[in-house]
Amino acid sequence: MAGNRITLKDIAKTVGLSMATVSRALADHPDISRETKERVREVAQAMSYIPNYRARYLRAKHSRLIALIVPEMNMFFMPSMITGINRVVQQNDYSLIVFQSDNSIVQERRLVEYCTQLSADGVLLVLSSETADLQHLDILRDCGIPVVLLDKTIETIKHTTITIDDQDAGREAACYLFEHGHTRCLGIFSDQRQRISALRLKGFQRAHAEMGIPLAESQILRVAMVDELEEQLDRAFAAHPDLTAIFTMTDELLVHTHHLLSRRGTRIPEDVSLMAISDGQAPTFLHPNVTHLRHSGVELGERTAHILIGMIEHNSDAMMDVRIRTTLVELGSVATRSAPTKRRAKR
Amino acid sequence: MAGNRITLKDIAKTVGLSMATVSRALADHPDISRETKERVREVAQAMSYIPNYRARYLRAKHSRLIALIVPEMNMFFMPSMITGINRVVQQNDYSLIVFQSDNSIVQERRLVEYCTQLSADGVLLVLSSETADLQHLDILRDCGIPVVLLDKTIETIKHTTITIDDQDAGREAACYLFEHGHTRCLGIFSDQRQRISALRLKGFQRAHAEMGIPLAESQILRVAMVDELEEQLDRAFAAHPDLTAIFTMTDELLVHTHHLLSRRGTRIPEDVSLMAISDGQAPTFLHPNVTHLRHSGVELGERTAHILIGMIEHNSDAMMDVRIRTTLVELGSVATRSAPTKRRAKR
DNA sequence: CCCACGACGGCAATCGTTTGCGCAATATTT
DNA sequence: AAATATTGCGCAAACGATTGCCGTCGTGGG
Repeated sequence: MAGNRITLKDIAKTVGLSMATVSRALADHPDISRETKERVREVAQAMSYIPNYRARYLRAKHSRLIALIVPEMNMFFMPSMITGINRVVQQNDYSLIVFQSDNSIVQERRLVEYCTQLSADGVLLVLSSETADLQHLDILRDCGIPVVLLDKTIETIKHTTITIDDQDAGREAACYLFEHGHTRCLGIFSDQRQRISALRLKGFQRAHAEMGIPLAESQILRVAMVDELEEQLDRAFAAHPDLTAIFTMTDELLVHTHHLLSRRGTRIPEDVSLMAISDGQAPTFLHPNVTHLRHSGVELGERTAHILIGMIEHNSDAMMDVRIRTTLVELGSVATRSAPTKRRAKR
Repeated sequence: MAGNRITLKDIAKTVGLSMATVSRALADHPDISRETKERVREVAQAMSYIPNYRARYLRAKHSRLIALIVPEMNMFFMPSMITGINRVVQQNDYSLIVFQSDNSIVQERRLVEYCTQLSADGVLLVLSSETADLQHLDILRDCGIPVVLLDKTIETIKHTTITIDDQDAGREAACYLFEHGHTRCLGIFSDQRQRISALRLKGFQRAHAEMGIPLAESQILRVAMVDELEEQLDRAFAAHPDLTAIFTMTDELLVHTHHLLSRRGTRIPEDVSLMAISDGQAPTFLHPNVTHLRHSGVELGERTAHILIGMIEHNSDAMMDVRIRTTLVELGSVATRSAPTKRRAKR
């Protein structure tokens, strides 16, 4: 059990040198002769020596640990984002330590504090939906630990933030639908307290305003829980028989909407066109494949990790606000309507 | 930057006590008087003292770190599994540190070694698809670090293993289809080098054998890359016009199969019934909802974490082999065929 | 022959905490 | 009042590695 590990001292004893020399030999220090180094290395190998990182980093001021706090592990975005983060983190010889706040501000606070205790070198934070201010991050400042907020965030001028260009994505989606002759569109959004929702909606509204296309309040669905979706969708269909297109702001809303449409027998894109903001996975296994504005979770993760590591290693606390643009991926879910005002009965 | 943290020494100086006393006071040691404890706590609070875990755990033989190595972050199973693991890990005051081997045995080996350097208290390992033997885990043994293999694994008598009862699930699926009158079924499996695939297939075959229902080799699809699926599916349909049901062994295969069926206009369940092994997410957003044998990723994660923590804390190295049973969830994707031998043209 | 210098390697302090032991001062028992 | 127990706290040694500083050779030049 107690698998007592070999230490520098053991090696020193075996080769008949001091710990200092052994340490330097293994670190390839110029003060040590070639032969000594080789001898030490052989012995260390033979005794399968494993340096103790805790001891090593006790003196060093850093830990090579990067913490990631996410509100939850949903299947749609987190996996790819974590993949991206992990790749960069591992490439730079850091380790990623993952926490889940379960969308609770209390948990989030606790975890942030825990990061300081671990002396994480940096923190990546996807805010919980309950988080309304950023005071609990001050403790990280005090400890000199850089933070980067990503994806889900709130307005801040004090922290580096990396997000999708949400507003632009909302606008682009609407414009794309307009270009294909859809003037009566339904926009499905989630909890408005989240900045990501507010911005995507804002873009969607802007596009309508810019093009002079009317947008009734009832064309906007705000879905906090997915089980509300069905009822809201039914009401929207009833209120707008001339509906020709639906836009969903996330993958989760997309798959549920798609499912409900299939269930009610609505054909895509013959009866209703469908469009989404997505990281590109869900759209390819739905039928038909869904046209979407793609934001790569992997890319977001990679860029974020790069920026954080840059902050760590250059001790820079310059504040940045990076917005990643989405790219349009045209698949088969949006039909072209010849006359913009042509009316069609549903189904 | 260097946010030099407050240490015990600072507090000791401030309250005019020794570090030892301060340490004990904060640890609520019985040797220290109530008043002293309170005074110390106040000062510590005021100076916003944060204990240094690296120093603390340098003496302790443990780190309260649990490492999880996964081959990749796919969207179907990992998120829920990690959620489960994380829950239990955090409840027990451990931290979860996540690594990704990218399905490479070289990476896996490197990461396992890295776990020893970090002095992780325990390791959770989902084997990469390249892993054929478990020698690289010996180093963990040597360091007295317990390991639990989960989900994807290979045959072993030396390590604790927690998996879905794969063979049983394959068998149950087939039986369920038989009970509903389907005697010509297609089974879609993934890479046969993985034990999980081999076992699910074995169960599927057993069920046929037990019921005396013939199973042609061409009824079994082995899909290593999902882009092979379409062609294989077409061939199977051509070879078996009397096909009435399809079984997929994973979520990923399920969603792709579902998509391909939709594309070729095959109606579910009117033309072909569909059934899967799944953690229950994908089946609910496909249309119609897919009947499946459910294995909860969260539960798998939770049980695994519990077992590992048990091993850590009781220093037990008893070998276990836990198989989690799946439960049948009947949704709308399997139709009942009246006469078991009734033939139907496809479509 | 003496000194300087380079090559090599050891001493000991240090990182921040914990903890066995010892030592006073006070409280309790005879 | 003497002996003993109890309380409250400090000393110093760990944990394992790193590193500034210094000592000791041997060698070559003056």
